[in-house]
Amino acid sequence: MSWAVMAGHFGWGLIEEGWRKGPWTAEEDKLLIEYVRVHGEGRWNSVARLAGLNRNGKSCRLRWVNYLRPDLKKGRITPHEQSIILELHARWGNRWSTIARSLPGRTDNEIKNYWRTHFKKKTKLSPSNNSDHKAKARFLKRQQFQQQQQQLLLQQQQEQEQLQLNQFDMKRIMSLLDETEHKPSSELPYVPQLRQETATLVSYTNTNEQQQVGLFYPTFDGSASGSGSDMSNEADVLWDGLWNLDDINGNRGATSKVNLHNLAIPYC
DNA sequence: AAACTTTGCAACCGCTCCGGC
DNA sequence: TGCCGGAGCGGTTGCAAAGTT
Repeated sequence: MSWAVMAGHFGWGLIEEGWRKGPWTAEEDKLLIEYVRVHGEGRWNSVARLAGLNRNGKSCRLRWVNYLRPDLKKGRITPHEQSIILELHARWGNRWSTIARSLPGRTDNEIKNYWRTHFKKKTKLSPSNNSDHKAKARFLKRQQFQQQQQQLLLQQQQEQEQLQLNQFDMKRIMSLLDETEHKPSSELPYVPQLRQETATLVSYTNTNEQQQVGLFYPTFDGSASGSGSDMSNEADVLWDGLWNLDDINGNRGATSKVNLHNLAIPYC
């Protein structure tokens, strides 16, 4: 079914306050492309006048940025891109445009949609305190950003030190991961830096007197959880937990097996 | 085969930021 | 210094298509 037909079905394409809304037609796209070719990007509110489009500036900008831009990458998000999205979301939270800048050809809208479709399904905020959460989220985001900036240099130093410490047992951890998940490591999302500083790589002896390697890290209730080569049952639970991410700071889902991977493959 | 659910996507809305005046 | 408009951002909506029961 074409957009034009759909527009007819659902009453889209209606004109509100003089501006057309709803799905774009091929003709409108053509006009917009021609406008940008001649005038370049920006001055979106002039588009209506200069290009003969009955669309407001916001709508034109959105259409161009998310759909018409020639450098856009079409097609599905690749596993590699998914890994980057996960990693950057862990670092930046819902700052989609920031994340999008690290993925050439992908738009913030695309990444946002992808994230919500794939990783947000279990996240639910209680309706009673939803607005409070939003206000807090804004405040926390800014505070977090400022703190991140201040700590960035220090953090990078620490990461380098951590990297050197971790490299000695990287292969062991990777094989451990493969055993417990039966998944190719290339498909695994990883979220470096999250609580990396609190996870502890330990070797221990299991009930069969076999030497094991695992990670232990504190949970939010103060207890400790762990993952090792004889903990495959916990693995699924931990994976499930990853998707219960909290939108407020994007970090609360970090108590997951993903951190195992982080330790093994630091980013950057 | 029908009903239901999930995924993918385009588009809009409201808010914030920022630069010019 | 405050106002205003443009631009950008994140959240949300709603539909089609695909997948599942």
